[in-house]
Amino acid sequence: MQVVIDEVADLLRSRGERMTGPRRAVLTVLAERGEHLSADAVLDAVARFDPSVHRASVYRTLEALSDLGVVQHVHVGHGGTAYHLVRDGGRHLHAQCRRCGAVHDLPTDLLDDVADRLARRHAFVLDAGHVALSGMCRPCAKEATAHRVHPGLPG
Amino acid sequence: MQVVIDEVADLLRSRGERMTGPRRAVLTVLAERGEHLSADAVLDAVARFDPSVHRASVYRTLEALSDLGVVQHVHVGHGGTAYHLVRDGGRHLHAQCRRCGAVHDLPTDLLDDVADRLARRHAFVLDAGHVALSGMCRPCAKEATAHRVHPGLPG
DNA sequence: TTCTATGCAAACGATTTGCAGGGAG
DNA sequence: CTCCCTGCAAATCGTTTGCATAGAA
Repeated sequence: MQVVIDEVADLLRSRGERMTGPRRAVLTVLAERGEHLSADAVLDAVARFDPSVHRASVYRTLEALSDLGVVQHVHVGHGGTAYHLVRDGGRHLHAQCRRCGAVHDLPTDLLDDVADRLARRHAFVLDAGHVALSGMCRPCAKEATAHRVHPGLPG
Repeated sequence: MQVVIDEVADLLRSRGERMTGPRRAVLTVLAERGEHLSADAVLDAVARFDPSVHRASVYRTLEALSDLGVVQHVHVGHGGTAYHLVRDGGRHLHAQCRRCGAVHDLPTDLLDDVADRLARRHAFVLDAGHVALSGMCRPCAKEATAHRVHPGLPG
Protein backbone atom coordinates (compact mmCIF):
# COMPACT_ATOMS: atom_id res chain seq x y z
CA MET A 1 0.00 0.00 0.00
CA GLN A 2 2.87 2.31 0.89
CA VAL A 3 4.33 1.07 -2.37
CA VAL A 4 1.32 2.39 -4.25
CA ILE A 5 1.64 5.77 -2.63
CA ASP A 6 5.36 5.96 -3.34
CA GLU A 7 4.91 5.04 -6.97
CA VAL A 8 2.17 7.58 -7.44
CA ALA A 9 4.26 10.18 -5.64
CA ASP A 10 7.06 9.67 -8.15
CA LEU A 11 4.61 9.87 -11.02
CA LEU A 12 3.23 13.11 -9.66
CA ARG A 13 6.63 14.67 -9.11
CA SER A 14 7.76 13.68 -12.57
CA ARG A 15 5.01 15.94 -13.79
CA GLY A 16 5.72 18.82 -11.45
CA GLU A 17 2.82 17.89 -9.19
CA ARG A 18 2.85 16.95 -5.52
CA MET A 19 2.01 14.17 -3.10
CA THR A 20 -0.10 15.59 -0.30
CA GLY A 21 -2.09 14.49 2.71
CA PRO A 22 -5.49 14.39 0.98
CA ARG A 23 -4.02 12.51 -1.96
CA ARG A 24 -2.39 9.98 0.31
CA ALA A 25 -5.73 9.58 2.10
CA VAL A 26 -7.71 9.02 -1.09
CA LEU A 27 -5.17 6.55 -2.42
CA THR A 28 -5.22 4.66 0.86
CA VAL A 29 -8.97 4.41 0.83
CA LEU A 30 -9.09 3.21 -2.77
CA ALA A 31 -6.32 0.68 -2.16
CA GLU A 32 -7.68 -0.73 1.09
CA ARG A 33 -11.16 -1.34 -0.20
CA GLY A 34 -10.74 -2.78 -3.63
CA GLU A 35 -14.29 -1.75 -4.43
CA HIS A 36 -15.89 0.81 -6.66
CA LEU A 37 -16.63 3.81 -4.51
CA SER A 38 -18.69 6.89 -5.14
CA ALA A 39 -17.02 10.22 -4.47
CA ASP A 40 -19.13 10.49 -1.36
CA ALA A 41 -18.11 7.07 -0.11
CA VAL A 42 -14.48 8.06 -0.61
CA LEU A 43 -15.08 11.24 1.32
CA ASP A 44 -16.67 9.34 4.20
CA ALA A 45 -13.81 6.87 4.39
CA VAL A 46 -11.22 9.62 4.16
CA ALA A 47 -12.97 11.61 6.87
CA ARG A 48 -12.67 8.65 9.23
CA PHE A 49 -8.98 9.28 9.69
CA ASP A 50 -8.71 12.91 8.63
CA PRO A 51 -11.94 14.91 8.92
CA SER A 52 -10.20 18.08 7.80
CA VAL A 53 -9.99 16.86 4.21
CA HIS A 54 -12.56 18.83 2.27
CA ARG A 55 -15.15 17.46 -0.11
CA ALA A 56 -13.75 19.59 -2.94
CA SER A 57 -10.28 18.18 -2.42
CA VAL A 58 -11.58 14.66 -2.82
CA TYR A 59 -13.13 15.58 -6.17
CA ARG A 60 -10.01 17.39 -7.27
CA THR A 61 -7.83 14.49 -6.15
CA LEU A 62 -9.94 11.94 -7.99
CA GLU A 63 -9.65 14.05 -11.11
CA ALA A 64 -5.89 14.49 -10.72
CA LEU A 65 -5.38 10.76 -10.21
CA SER A 66 -7.55 10.04 -13.22
CA ASP A 67 -5.38 12.32 -15.35
CA LEU A 68 -2.38 10.35 -14.08
CA GLY A 69 -4.03 7.12 -15.18
CA VAL A 70 -3.94 5.78 -11.63
CA VAL A 71 -7.70 5.98 -11.11
CA GLN A 72 -10.60 5.21 -13.39
CA HIS A 73 -14.24 6.10 -13.11
CA VAL A 74 -17.32 4.27 -14.30
CA HIS A 75 -20.71 5.80 -14.94
CA VAL A 76 -23.43 3.84 -13.24
CA GLY A 77 -27.16 4.20 -13.67
CA HIS A 78 -29.06 7.11 -12.20
CA GLY A 79 -26.29 9.60 -12.69
CA GLY A 80 -23.79 8.11 -10.31
CA THR A 81 -20.05 7.80 -10.77
CA ALA A 82 -17.83 5.13 -9.19
CA TYR A 83 -14.06 5.35 -8.80
CA HIS A 84 -11.45 2.64 -8.46
CA LEU A 85 -7.69 2.16 -8.72
CA VAL A 86 -6.47 0.86 -12.06
CA ARG A 87 -5.37 -2.67 -11.36
CA ASP A 88 -2.60 -4.59 -13.03
CA GLY A 89 -5.10 -6.55 -15.06
CA GLY A 90 -5.85 -3.29 -16.82
CA ARG A 91 -9.25 -2.21 -18.01
CA HIS A 92 -12.14 -4.40 -16.93
CA LEU A 93 -15.89 -4.18 -17.37
CA HIS A 94 -18.62 -3.40 -14.88
CA ALA A 95 -22.19 -4.32 -14.15
CA GLN A 96 -24.30 -2.58 -11.56
CA CYS A 97 -27.31 -3.96 -9.78
CA ARG A 98 -30.06 -1.39 -10.01
CA ARG A 99 -31.56 -2.62 -6.77
CA CYS A 100 -28.67 -2.85 -4.29
CA GLY A 101 -26.31 -0.62 -6.25
CA ALA A 102 -23.32 -2.94 -6.03
CA VAL A 103 -20.85 -2.82 -8.91
CA HIS A 104 -19.47 -6.14 -10.14
CA ASP A 105 -16.30 -6.61 -12.15
CA LEU A 106 -16.48 -8.59 -15.34
CA PRO A 107 -13.82 -10.11 -17.60
CA THR A 108 -12.45 -7.70 -20.17
CA ASP A 109 -13.32 -9.87 -23.14
CA LEU A 110 -17.03 -10.20 -22.36
CA LEU A 111 -18.00 -7.61 -24.95
CA ASP A 112 -15.34 -8.32 -27.58
CA ASP A 113 -17.78 -9.91 -30.01
CA VAL A 114 -20.29 -7.14 -29.47
CA ALA A 115 -17.56 -4.56 -30.03
CA ASP A 116 -16.72 -6.24 -33.33
CA ARG A 117 -20.31 -6.22 -34.47
CA LEU A 118 -20.72 -2.60 -33.44
CA ALA A 119 -17.62 -1.55 -35.32
CA ARG A 120 -18.48 -3.53 -38.45
CA ARG A 121 -22.21 -3.05 -38.76
CA HIS A 122 -22.95 0.07 -36.80
CA ALA A 123 -19.88 2.23 -37.29
CA PHE A 124 -19.46 2.54 -33.57
CA VAL A 125 -16.26 2.18 -31.57
CA LEU A 126 -17.18 0.71 -28.21
CA ASP A 127 -15.52 1.80 -24.97
CA ALA A 128 -16.89 -1.04 -22.95
CA GLY A 129 -15.51 -0.21 -19.52
CA HIS A 130 -16.67 3.37 -19.23
CA VAL A 131 -20.31 2.70 -18.46
CA ALA A 132 -21.60 -0.08 -16.25
CA LEU A 133 -24.09 -2.55 -17.65
CA SER A 134 -27.36 -2.40 -15.74
CA GLY A 135 -29.42 -5.21 -14.32
CA MET A 136 -29.84 -7.16 -11.11
CA CYS A 137 -27.61 -9.52 -9.19
CA ARG A 138 -29.18 -12.91 -8.49
CA PRO A 139 -30.05 -12.26 -4.83
CA CYS A 140 -31.81 -9.03 -5.70
CA ALA A 141 -33.56 -10.62 -8.66
CA LYS A 142 -34.92 -13.30 -6.36
CA GLU A 143 -36.09 -10.82 -3.76
CA ALA A 144 -37.68 -8.65 -6.41
CA THR A 145 -39.64 -11.64 -7.67
CA ALA A 146 -40.66 -12.64 -4.16
CA HIS A 147 -41.92 -9.17 -3.32
CA ARG A 148 -43.87 -8.83 -6.52
CA VAL A 149 -47.63 -8.73 -5.90
CA HIS A 150 -49.26 -11.94 -7.04
CA PRO A 151 -52.08 -11.61 -9.57
CA GLY A 152 -55.42 -11.98 -7.87
CA LEU A 153 -54.22 -10.98 -4.46
CA PRO A 154 -55.36 -7.64 -3.05
CA GLY A 155 -52.94 -4.74 -3.35
CA MET B 1 -50.20 11.20 -33.49
CA GLN B 2 -53.68 12.09 -32.29
CA VAL B 3 -54.09 8.35 -32.06
CA VAL B 4 -51.20 8.15 -29.63
CA ILE B 5 -52.69 10.85 -27.46
CA ASP B 6 -56.12 9.23 -27.45
CA GLU B 7 -54.71 5.86 -26.52
CA VAL B 8 -52.67 7.30 -23.70
CA ALA B 9 -55.66 9.32 -22.54
CA ASP B 10 -57.68 6.12 -22.21
CA LEU B 11 -54.84 4.44 -20.37
CA LEU B 12 -54.62 7.36 -17.96
CA ARG B 13 -58.35 7.48 -17.32
CA SER B 14 -58.46 3.75 -16.73
CA ARG B 15 -56.18 4.45 -13.80
CA GLY B 16 -58.06 7.43 -12.49
CA GLU B 17 -55.52 9.85 -13.95
CA ARG B 18 -56.06 12.64 -16.47
CA MET B 19 -55.05 13.82 -19.90
CA THR B 20 -53.95 17.43 -19.67
CA GLY B 21 -52.37 20.16 -21.77
CA PRO B 22 -48.80 19.59 -20.63
CA ARG B 23 -49.14 15.85 -21.09
CA ARG B 24 -50.50 16.30 -24.61
CA ALA B 25 -47.60 18.63 -25.35
CA VAL B 26 -44.93 16.23 -24.09
CA LEU B 27 -46.48 13.32 -25.99
CA THR B 28 -46.62 15.38 -29.15
CA VAL B 29 -42.98 16.32 -28.87
CA LEU B 30 -41.86 12.76 -28.22
CA ALA B 31 -43.98 11.44 -31.08
CA GLU B 32 -42.98 14.06 -33.64
CA ARG B 33 -39.27 13.69 -33.11
CA GLY B 34 -38.58 10.00 -32.81
CA GLU B 35 -35.30 10.78 -31.10
CA HIS B 36 -33.97 10.37 -27.63
CA LEU B 37 -34.47 13.68 -25.90
CA SER B 38 -33.18 15.02 -22.64
CA ALA B 39 -35.73 16.49 -20.27
CA ASP B 40 -34.41 19.90 -21.20
CA ALA B 41 -34.78 19.25 -24.91
CA VAL B 42 -38.37 18.19 -24.30
CA LEU B 43 -38.96 21.36 -22.32
CA ASP B 44 -37.56 23.50 -25.12
CA ALA B 45 -39.71 21.81 -27.73
CA VAL B 46 -42.80 22.01 -25.56
CA ALA B 47 -42.18 25.68 -24.86
CA ARG B 48 -42.20 26.40 -28.59
CA PHE B 49 -45.95 25.97 -28.71
CA ASP B 50 -46.87 26.51 -25.08
CA PRO B 51 -44.36 28.52 -23.05
CA SER B 52 -46.58 28.38 -19.97
CA VAL B 53 -45.76 24.71 -19.39
CA HIS B 54 -43.46 24.59 -16.43
CA ARG B 55 -40.18 22.71 -16.20
CA ALA B 56 -41.46 20.76 -13.19
CA SER B 57 -44.50 19.60 -15.12
CA VAL B 58 -42.31 18.18 -17.84
CA TYR B 59 -40.40 16.13 -15.30
CA ARG B 60 -43.60 15.02 -13.61
CA THR B 61 -45.16 14.16 -16.95
CA LEU B 62 -42.16 12.12 -18.05
CA GLU B 63 -42.34 10.23 -14.79
CA ALA B 64 -46.09 9.66 -15.07
CA LEU B 65 -45.75 8.41 -18.65
CA SER B 66 -42.91 6.12 -17.59
CA ASP B 67 -45.11 4.60 -14.91
CA LEU B 68 -47.71 4.02 -17.60
CA GLY B 69 -45.13 2.21 -19.70
CA VAL B 70 -45.58 4.71 -22.54
CA VAL B 71 -42.18 6.33 -22.13
CA GLN B 72 -38.78 4.86 -21.37
CA HIS B 73 -35.60 6.53 -20.24
CA VAL B 74 -32.00 5.60 -20.88
CA HIS B 75 -29.06 6.64 -18.78
CA VAL B 76 -26.30 8.05 -20.91
CA GLY B 77 -22.78 8.91 -19.87
CA HIS B 78 -21.99 11.85 -17.64
CA GLY B 79 -25.20 11.72 -15.69
CA GLY B 80 -27.60 12.47 -18.51
CA THR B 81 -31.00 10.91 -19.07
CA ALA B 82 -32.73 10.52 -22.43
CA TYR B 83 -36.45 9.90 -22.91
CA HIS B 84 -38.32 8.30 -25.79
CA LEU B 85 -41.70 6.79 -26.57
CA VAL B 86 -41.88 3.03 -26.35
CA ARG B 87 -42.16 1.87 -29.92
CA ASP B 88 -44.01 -1.13 -31.21
CA GLY B 89 -40.76 -2.99 -31.68
CA GLY B 90 -40.48 -2.96 -27.93
CA ARG B 91 -37.30 -2.55 -25.98
CA HIS B 92 -34.24 -1.69 -28.02
CA LEU B 93 -30.65 -0.94 -27.09
CA HIS B 94 -28.69 2.27 -27.14
CA ALA B 95 -25.18 3.47 -27.73
CA GLN B 96 -24.04 6.99 -27.08
CA CYS B 97 -21.09 8.76 -28.64
CA ARG B 98 -19.14 10.36 -25.82
CA ARG B 99 -17.90 13.05 -28.18
CA CYS B 100 -21.00 14.34 -30.00
CA GLY B 101 -23.51 12.95 -27.52
CA ALA B 102 -25.78 11.38 -30.14
CA VAL B 103 -27.71 8.30 -29.07
CA HIS B 104 -27.93 5.46 -31.60
CA ASP B 105 -30.49 2.69 -31.56
CA LEU B 106 -29.28 -0.87 -31.80
CA PRO B 107 -31.02 -4.17 -32.51
CA THR B 108 -32.52 -5.77 -29.42
CA ASP B 109 -30.62 -9.02 -29.81
CA LEU B 110 -27.16 -7.49 -29.85
CA LEU B 111 -26.50 -8.41 -26.23
CA ASP B 112 -28.40 -11.70 -26.06
CA ASP B 113 -25.27 -13.84 -25.91
CA VAL B 114 -23.72 -11.54 -23.35
CA ALA B 115 -26.89 -11.68 -21.27
CA ASP B 116 -26.72 -15.48 -21.35
CA ARG B 117 -23.12 -15.52 -20.22
CA LEU B 118 -23.85 -13.00 -17.48
CA ALA B 119 -26.78 -15.03 -16.19
CA ARG B 120 -24.92 -18.33 -16.32
CA ARG B 121 -21.46 -17.43 -15.15
CA HIS B 122 -21.90 -14.22 -13.23
CA ALA B 123 -25.31 -14.57 -11.60
CA PHE B 124 -26.39 -11.29 -13.14
CA VAL B 125 -29.67 -10.55 -14.92
CA LEU B 126 -28.95 -8.01 -17.61
CA ASP B 127 -31.33 -5.16 -18.43
CA ALA B 128 -29.61 -4.23 -21.63
CA GLY B 129 -31.69 -1.25 -22.70
CA HIS B 130 -31.54 0.78 -19.53
CA VAL B 131 -28.04 2.15 -19.90
CA ALA B 132 -26.49 3.28 -23.15
CA LEU B 133 -23.24 1.67 -24.26
CA SER B 134 -20.49 4.26 -24.46
CA GLY B 135 -18.01 4.87 -27.25
CA MET B 136 -17.63 6.95 -30.37
CA CYS B 137 -19.43 7.04 -33.67
CA ARG B 138 -17.14 6.62 -36.69
CA PRO B 139 -17.07 10.31 -37.70
CA CYS B 140 -16.12 11.38 -34.19
CA ALA B 141 -13.55 8.60 -33.89
CA LYS B 142 -11.92 9.85 -37.09
CA GLU B 143 -11.87 13.43 -35.95
CA ALA B 144 -10.53 12.47 -32.56
CA THR B 145 -7.65 10.64 -34.24
CA ALA B 146 -6.98 13.54 -36.58
CA HIS B 147 -6.86 16.06 -33.75
CA ARG B 148 -4.57 13.95 -31.61
CA VAL B 149 -1.17 15.58 -31.13
CA HIS B 150 1.51 13.72 -33.07
CA PRO B 151 4.50 12.53 -31.07
CA GLY B 152 7.44 14.85 -31.60
CA LEU B 153 5.35 17.85 -32.54
CA PRO B 154 5.13 20.74 -30.12
CA GLY B 155 2.03 20.92 -27.93
C1' DT C 1 11.34 30.66 -2.19
C1' DT C 2 8.14 29.12 -5.65
C1' DC C 3 4.09 27.50 -7.21
C1' DT C 4 0.79 23.60 -6.58
C1' DA C 5 -3.02 21.92 -3.87
C1' DT C 6 -6.10 23.00 -0.13
C1' DG C 7 -10.16 24.72 2.68
C1' DC C 8 -13.98 27.43 2.45
C1' DA C 9 -18.02 29.28 0.56
C1' DA C 10 -20.58 30.30 -3.07
C1' DA C 11 -22.05 28.89 -7.77
C1' DC C 12 -23.81 25.39 -10.54
C1' DG C 13 -27.02 22.30 -13.45
C1' DA C 14 -30.29 18.80 -13.18
C1' DT C 15 -34.02 17.22 -10.72
C1' DT C 16 -37.49 17.18 -6.77
C1' DT C 17 -40.80 18.89 -3.52
C1' DG C 18 -44.54 21.66 -0.67
C1' DC C 19 -48.08 24.35 -1.40
C1' DA C 20 -52.32 26.70 -2.97
C1' DG C 21 -55.05 27.24 -6.97
C1' DG C 22 -56.80 25.44 -11.73
C1' DG C 23 -59.12 22.43 -14.36
C1' DA C 24 -60.38 17.38 -15.98
C1' DG C 25 -63.89 14.05 -15.32
C1' DC D 1 -68.05 18.89 -6.96
C1' DT D 2 -63.78 16.08 -6.42
C1' DC D 3 -59.44 15.36 -6.51
C1' DC D 4 -55.56 15.10 -9.78
C1' DC D 5 -52.31 18.08 -12.00
C1' DT D 6 -50.19 22.46 -12.46
C1' DG D 7 -47.22 26.67 -11.83
C1' DC D 8 -44.27 28.69 -8.76
C1' DA D 9 -40.55 29.03 -5.63
C1' DA D 10 -37.56 26.98 -2.75
C1' DA D 11 -35.02 22.86 -1.59
C1' DT D 12 -31.93 19.17 -2.74
C1' DC D 13 -28.13 16.43 -4.69
C1' DG D 14 -23.74 15.87 -6.77
C1' DT D 15 -20.14 18.47 -8.53
C1' DT D 16 -17.34 22.65 -9.73
C1' DT D 17 -15.08 27.10 -9.16
C1' DG D 18 -12.74 31.63 -7.30
C1' DC D 19 -10.04 33.03 -3.93
C1' DA D 20 -6.54 33.59 -0.31
C1' DT D 21 -3.37 30.70 2.01
C1' DA D 22 -0.97 26.38 3.64
C1' DG D 23 2.55 23.57 2.50
C1' DA D 24 5.48 20.36 -0.88
C1' DA D 25 9.75 20.55 -3.37
